[in-house]
Amino acid sequence: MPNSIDNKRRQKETLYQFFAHIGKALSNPHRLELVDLLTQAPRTVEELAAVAHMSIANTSQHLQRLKQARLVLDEREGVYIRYRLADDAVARLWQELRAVTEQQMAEVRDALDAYRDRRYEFEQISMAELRQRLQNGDVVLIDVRPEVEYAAGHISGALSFPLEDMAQRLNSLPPDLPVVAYCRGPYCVLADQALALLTGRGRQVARLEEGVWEWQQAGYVLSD
Amino acid sequence: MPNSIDNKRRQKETLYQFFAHIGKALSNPHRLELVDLLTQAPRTVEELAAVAHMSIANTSQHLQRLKQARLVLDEREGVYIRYRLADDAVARLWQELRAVTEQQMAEVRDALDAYRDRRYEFEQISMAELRQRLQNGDVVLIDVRPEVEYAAGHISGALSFPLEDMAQRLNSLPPDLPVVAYCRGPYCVLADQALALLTGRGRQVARLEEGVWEWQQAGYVLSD
DNA sequence: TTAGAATTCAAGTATTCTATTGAATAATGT
DNA sequence: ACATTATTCAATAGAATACTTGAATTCTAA
Repeated sequence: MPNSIDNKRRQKETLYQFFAHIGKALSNPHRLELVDLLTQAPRTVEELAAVAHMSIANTSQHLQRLKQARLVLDEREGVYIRYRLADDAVARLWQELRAVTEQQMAEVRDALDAYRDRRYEFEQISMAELRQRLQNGDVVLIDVRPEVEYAAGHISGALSFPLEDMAQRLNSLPPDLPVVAYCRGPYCVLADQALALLTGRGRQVARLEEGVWEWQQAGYVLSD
Repeated sequence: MPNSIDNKRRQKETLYQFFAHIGKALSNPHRLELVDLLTQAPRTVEELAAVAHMSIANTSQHLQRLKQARLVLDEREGVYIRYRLADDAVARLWQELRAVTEQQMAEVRDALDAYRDRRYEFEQISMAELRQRLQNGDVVLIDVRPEVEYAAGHISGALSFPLEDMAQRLNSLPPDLPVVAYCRGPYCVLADQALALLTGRGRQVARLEEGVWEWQQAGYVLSD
């Protein structure tokens, strides 16, 4: 009965279409940037549009797409609608996608070096070492992401120093101690910019390449 | 200097385009089926086309696409060209994609139940229990995938009983013992079909839902 | 009822995709 | 060198999708 065989084929096709559907949702740079931002903190459409430099209508469209693929959830909050990642599995998927991309394509390095052009000016510090030095108290750790993201969860012991208003608050940084800065992770320039500012003032600095999510994945402690 | 800001934006866009590029490579059902097949064993274009029921030209096109995204590698082998997954990270990515899809979309269950319609007729056995019973020697484990895949690596202790020529070889199965069958993993019908054949002969049977890759991920032993 | 947030709609453009051809390439065996 | 085989390339056609924008609409809170 060739019919039942055709039928089986169709069913298999159907199954694979679901997987492809998620693949499609991940096939647009803007959507990936949205996913990345949502990895840091839940946000409203307005906020996402602002941070990602997109029109609100466009942002909404892309969010709809992600929502349809069940990668994000939305929740009404008064007059706003706040989006969040549907699940930690989505963050893992995004992380695997980055890992594969980075490993497979040397061009990514180049693109990253272009984007984070001061990357190699700063010493890097590992998560393990940072944790050690935090315990010793011989280092200041600052989170330079916007306050929303800090509020949604940050490395335990980190101070919030959003890049945006860092210039005005430089004096409130504990003096003398070396400063470690972190932001969203390896694809984020905020910490680089903060460190540039600080070295200009003669501070000793280092960057933690990882972000909050990686910190938590590694089994270290967060606060919120 | 607004120019340098525009520039940064462009660079960020470039970066995210690389990720999106991999996403695109994963956005077509046929390509995903190819990836899935390559998870089991390296294969030539011809073989892949046959198993996936696609034209050779088309299969080649899709493989080019995957190759361009560096998800697969090709290697000339005499007159054939054999494709393989570029890296185990690709298998992990594929596995995360399936995990998210399955978790996020209830429809996948339905599609799977339609495709594997005899799924619930057979008892399932966990990897841990199977390993135990293999050690006790009170069960026969058969690998019902095509021989190429068995040759590329199989669960240690499994006998090769490709579904295709199973009917003729039924007698060479050790009698009396219960039979456990496995194939490519949870999205593969081969084992179900084999078990249907065996219960028809009055054998006691069970299915291992996982495939070789999952077995190995779990830290168990393979042979090749 | 009004204002603000978010979504939907319509529209247009652009792009991309798949599947197909037939020719070209590369390795093999004679 | 030649014929053979497997695969890729180039070119195409047509369909289908995708992205973005601005205007209209829905929904909520006050």
